[in-house]
Amino acid sequence: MKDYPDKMTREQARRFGDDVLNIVGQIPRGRVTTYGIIAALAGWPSHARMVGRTLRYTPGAEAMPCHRVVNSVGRTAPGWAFQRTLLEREGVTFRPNGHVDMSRHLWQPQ
DNA sequence: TGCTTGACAGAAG
DNA sequence: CCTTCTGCCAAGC
Repeated sequence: MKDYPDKMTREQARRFGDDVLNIVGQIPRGRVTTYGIIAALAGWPSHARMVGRTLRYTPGAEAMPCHRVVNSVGRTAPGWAFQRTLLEREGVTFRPNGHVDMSRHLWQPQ
């Protein structure tokens, strides 16, 4: 029972990238969302990892509030400690274990 | 063509 | 809460 889409075509991958950036741009200040949620909103639920790759390697992603994207348990991106500072600046609180307090800041569109 | 790498997710212990 | 493992899938080599 295949419950995920087939492999992306070049065109679909391009559109996926655009959608990811558009969605990231909609995350409100002081809120965060996850790679999985973004992938699902873009129409490819099983591509959470590709969302991360897009943000990491797409030129121009730095101009987006990509620091508001964390993994499903609120962990910040590996190798980017400054992300925490950026989030704290806009009021995002962290738990003792170093994860974002998701119950308080998780955002998802209607 | 086949194996390895990840800004991931979720379950198990 | 943390570690480990499995599933996932485009990219790199």
